[in-house]
Amino acid sequence: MSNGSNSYNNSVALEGAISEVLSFPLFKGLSPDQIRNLIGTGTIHIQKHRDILFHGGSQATHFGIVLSGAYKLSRVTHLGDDAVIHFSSRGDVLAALVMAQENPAYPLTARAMGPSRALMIPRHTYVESWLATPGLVASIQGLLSSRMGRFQSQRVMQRAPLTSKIAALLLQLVSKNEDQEQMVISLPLTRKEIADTLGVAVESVIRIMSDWDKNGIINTTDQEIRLLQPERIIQEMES
Amino acid sequence: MSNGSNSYNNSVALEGAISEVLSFPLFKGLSPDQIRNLIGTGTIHIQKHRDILFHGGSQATHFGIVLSGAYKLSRVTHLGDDAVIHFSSRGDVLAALVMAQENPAYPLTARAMGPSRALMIPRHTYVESWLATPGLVASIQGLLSSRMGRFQSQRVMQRAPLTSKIAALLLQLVSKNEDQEQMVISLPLTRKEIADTLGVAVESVIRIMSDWDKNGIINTTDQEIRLLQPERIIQEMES
DNA sequence: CGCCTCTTTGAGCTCAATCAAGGTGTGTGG
DNA sequence: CCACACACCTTGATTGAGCTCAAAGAGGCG
Repeated sequence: MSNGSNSYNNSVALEGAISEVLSFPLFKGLSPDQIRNLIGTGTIHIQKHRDILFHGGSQATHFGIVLSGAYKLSRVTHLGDDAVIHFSSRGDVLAALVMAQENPAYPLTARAMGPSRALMIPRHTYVESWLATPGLVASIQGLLSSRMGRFQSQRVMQRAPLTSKIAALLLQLVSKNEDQEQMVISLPLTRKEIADTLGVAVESVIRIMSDWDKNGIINTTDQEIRLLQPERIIQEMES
Repeated sequence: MSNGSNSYNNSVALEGAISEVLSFPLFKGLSPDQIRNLIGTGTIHIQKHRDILFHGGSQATHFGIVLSGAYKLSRVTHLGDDAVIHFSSRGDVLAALVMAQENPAYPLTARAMGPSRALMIPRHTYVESWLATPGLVASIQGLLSSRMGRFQSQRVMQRAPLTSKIAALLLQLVSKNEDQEQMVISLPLTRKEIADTLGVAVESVIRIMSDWDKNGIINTTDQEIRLLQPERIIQEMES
């Protein structure tokens, strides 16, 4: 798949992966045996911050399931900076859509954000087994549907002031969280990445978020962003 | 589905639809009998300019296939203007992704651009028959994949000057064309719709496109946009 | 004939981009 | 262990692309 990544193809580790994966909503309604068949040919990739899982443009031989950590999916613009398309975390599928094509290439580059693990499964397994399992296809389409929905809400915000866009993005990211109570985005998310996601300049993002930080509306560390006063963020979004 | 739309549920018309639909890439590799089963319970909607096929937020009881004409998929922003997400033309599927969900709502509003016809098929047909036909699922994922790709290229252009964005959009739209030779976008596409697609002000689009029009780089009528000097458009995109 | 949507042009203004310059933390290799 | 590179963060000053507002014309439709 990629250059500097540690790949294990170890049956013990893989057994571990199966037990991890059992609880994913993706596989809801499937028996452990079915799941074993669906991921049996996969390999586990253990990566550290900024490691590349696959490179946009290269031949798409595998698709992936995020086991832990997170991946940033991005493309390079003609100016050389990144355009971030999506953040994938635990339970998300990667590059599934292109698997159905004849001789696919990865449309995006996937890069680990902090230490992350992904299960990479060869394309033929997708074509032969995944596509033939209606419940699974429905789950994948559900994931894609929510990803599409997120795209669309961002498009709707395009005319809004930058403050609203950032607020909307933060709220979108917390809503992906598993524990809905906590207003926390548990991603090592830099201001630059936020800027690249929104397609704006870093400085502009910094000016707004550092201000929020100072005013105790949010709290940012290297590991997470905590919304201390979500009401104010919602207010900012709507203004 | 919707208020002011003429709906026919006429078996003769439907037979006609089947013959129309046979040639769609979507159904490649399926027998006429299979196709008949897959769309048998559908109804044909004949619509005129600006008619609504389905309304964003309402219950998604059917999904659609565009038979002729085109549909604009959009959402309303908090300011009241439209954000256009996609243009669907002949052979495209509508609202397929949400069908896999439990109790789905249409995420977008679909509005006819010029006289258009769509085949609307009930959700249960999707869940029971479409999802269980691997080749068909692969085709749908292929369509979605190219739609996603288009999204992503737009995201990549976000930091570019407006001139480049418009150029890129025009080139994207010609590339959907069936006859690749002709540099023509055969959609009744207004400047306002282009602005709503890019999330910018109408006036800005007008200033740029009218200039191109005057300089013979493009030629716009109510029915189509013709790229007279595609090289110049490509140049504009890259600048 | 009046309503509605789209197009056009001009003038002024503003938000965010750009440029510049310095600060911090982490990893890397000599 | 130090020095250097690299990536990110910060702040200020300046500028300009595109927005807003305004006002008017042109076609299409009921």
